[in-house]
Amino acid sequence: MSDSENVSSYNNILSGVVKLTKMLPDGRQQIVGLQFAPDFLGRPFRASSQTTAEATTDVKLCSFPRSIVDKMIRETPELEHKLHEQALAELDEAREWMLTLGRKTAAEKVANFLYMIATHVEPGAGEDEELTFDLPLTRADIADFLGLTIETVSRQLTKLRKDGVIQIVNNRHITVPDIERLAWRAQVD
Amino acid sequence: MSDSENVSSYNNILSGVVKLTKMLPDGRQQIVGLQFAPDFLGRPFRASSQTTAEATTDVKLCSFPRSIVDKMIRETPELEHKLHEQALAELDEAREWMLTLGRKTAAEKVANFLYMIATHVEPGAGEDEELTFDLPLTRADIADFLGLTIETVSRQLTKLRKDGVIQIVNNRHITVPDIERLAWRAQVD
DNA sequence: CGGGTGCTTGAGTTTGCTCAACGGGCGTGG
DNA sequence: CCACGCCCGTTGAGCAAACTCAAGCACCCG
Repeated sequence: MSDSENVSSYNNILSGVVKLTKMLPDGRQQIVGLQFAPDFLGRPFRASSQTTAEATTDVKLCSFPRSIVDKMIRETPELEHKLHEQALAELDEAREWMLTLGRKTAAEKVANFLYMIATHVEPGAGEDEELTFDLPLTRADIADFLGLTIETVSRQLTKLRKDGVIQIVNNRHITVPDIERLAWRAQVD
Repeated sequence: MSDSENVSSYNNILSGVVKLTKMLPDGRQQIVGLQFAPDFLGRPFRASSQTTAEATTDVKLCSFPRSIVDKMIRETPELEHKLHEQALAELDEAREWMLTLGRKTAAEKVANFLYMIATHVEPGAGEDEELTFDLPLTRADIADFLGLTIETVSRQLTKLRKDGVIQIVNNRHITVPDIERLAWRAQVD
């Protein structure tokens, strides 16, 4: 499924990446969350206030009707606990991105984004080994994620490439020789 | 208590406002959440990743030791449910602010902030009555909340005043004759 | 071959930042 | 009591980072 929708059911992401976006009346758009496998997708107890979920890559979902899951949550505390944990994790991520959105420069934002994808795709971030991965987002999506324009994203990527921090194989395919240099540019921790 | 701390216990906010901030190594700072009475304050299950809680006004807290609350959560599902609900509410707020931080102009950000405070302080936002309230944050805090500088916040506030959208009595004390005009400037919904 | 999409690059503009000066309120100490 | 320093906020002038607009390239698909 590659469709956009206002999430009205619960879904387990089996593979792929889903973006959560918010939009202003005049079309300005912001991605407010990225969900990877094996996250849950869907808002318990409430309609998700003006947020849209859309796949950015091919996605495999396992979908459950809302009513059933709501009932299950009420009956099994462990399930609620698990969802609670995920909500807290998403909250932490959201707040981390608020720092990025509010206080980092375009260069830092782009480096941050690459760093996040790199560490997410390859969780065992080997100390000094070379990392390689595909971007799950187009330039337009990256811009919407970072609160920038497409052009600025493109320029910053070129700058990182010229500085030797990354290699760009295929527009989508990125190689990071030294993750620490990227982390430095991203101002992480 | 007017102190800054890394929250290591649970607190119930009885009155006042608490800000949650994140900071970069070089001192850049971002407020990632505001908590009003009667919110819970404190991160279940995990140390709050590099987030600091600090009162912005006089605050009355009711504090519980971590161990006891963790035990209570495990025993009473309703308590976990309540905390889960608040986490989801905070997540919605955080994402709403991501849209503001990433995609709105300085003017819209400031209007948005005032609108948020106004509706938060006076939840029964009377249709066409005049609204008046005290800002719980200094200009510096507002800037850190909106990802702007003090100067820009100040300039936007004077602009709103000159345009008759708000009146500024006391630097802290604000009057809003028509909340709808403010909402318009804030690009809300 | 033509059109569409996604990305890059350049030139000029604008928004918000930096730096600096200034003013009011307030507490402290002479 | 006034003088002083400090904090908080405002305002102005100049600058820089990111945006806008425009052109052009590569690739894919009909």
